[in-house]
Amino acid sequence: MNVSQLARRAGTTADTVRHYTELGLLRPARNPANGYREYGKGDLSRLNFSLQARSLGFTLQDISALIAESDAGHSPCQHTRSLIEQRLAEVEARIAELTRLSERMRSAMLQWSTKPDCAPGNGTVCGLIQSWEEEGSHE
Amino acid sequence: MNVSQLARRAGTTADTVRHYTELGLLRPARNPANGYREYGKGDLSRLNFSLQARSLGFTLQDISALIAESDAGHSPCQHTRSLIEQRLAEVEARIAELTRLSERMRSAMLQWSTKPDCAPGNGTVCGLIQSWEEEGSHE
DNA sequence: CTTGACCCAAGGGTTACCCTAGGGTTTCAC
DNA sequence: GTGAAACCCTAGGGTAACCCTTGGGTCAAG
Repeated sequence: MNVSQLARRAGTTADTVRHYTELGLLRPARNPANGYREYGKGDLSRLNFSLQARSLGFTLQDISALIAESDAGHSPCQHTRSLIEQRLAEVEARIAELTRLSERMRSAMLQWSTKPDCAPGNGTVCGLIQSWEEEGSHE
Repeated sequence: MNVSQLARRAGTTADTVRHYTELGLLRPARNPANGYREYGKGDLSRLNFSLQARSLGFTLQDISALIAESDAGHSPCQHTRSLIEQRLAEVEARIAELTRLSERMRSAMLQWSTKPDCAPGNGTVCGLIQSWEEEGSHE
């Protein structure tokens, strides 16, 4: 299989296949005649694994480590369990952060809805943004 | 004011000040003697504006556009109102995406909690990840 | 024999910085 | 007046996971 054939079988793009190959997640042979990458069954399996793992929030580095462990003859499952806990904590932290941001944005929009546009030219850029104060920031 | 003094007054880092300067958000004069950047009051005001806007979810490109509008003698407020709506929509889309991800992760962890670690060496990388199926994916 | 679909490598682009290297400058103490 | 600390400069690489372009080479069909 070459790049595009592998990509089609796994439901992804040729660019992604090349990217994963550069990172070492896939190890094609090379056709000596033309330099084309030649993938085998093991590559299809690793690619499917990688895409599944990505959809579960693992990073490509995580995936690389898990493949390396498996290649070394160890079961990666324990590592998998601990990594997903870490990644879940990170995702939840990110959600919390974005949720706080969206609340600040809504609060600003509400405050601004009763204010007129500022006039340009004084020492300020946008009166709306500069006049905004976080509610409860002055406890 | 030089880089660090401006950064301290605005509560940010010298690196950020240099970065914003390269993007054109700040326009220091140069000390001809040594090439140091020399910032004035207008820069402090623009920097405070920029940091405030960033904390409200505007991108540096947005901020650049708003400053340009203000410099051109137009009130940027109308643009500000429409940009924050866009950015809020994006933030909420991202939250929704991450929420779906976190649910997939939790669901996988739950499934895995009753499964043993896989043995290494067969054609698979990690049996946990490869055996995972999204609930409801087979409607 | 050409057209179109494919392949290659190398590099830049995305976001908003952070960090390093390899310099020059200023300022303070001694 | 000199040595060190603390500052300044530019140019570049790094972050995550690709996407896209450039400038080529290859291959099957008509």
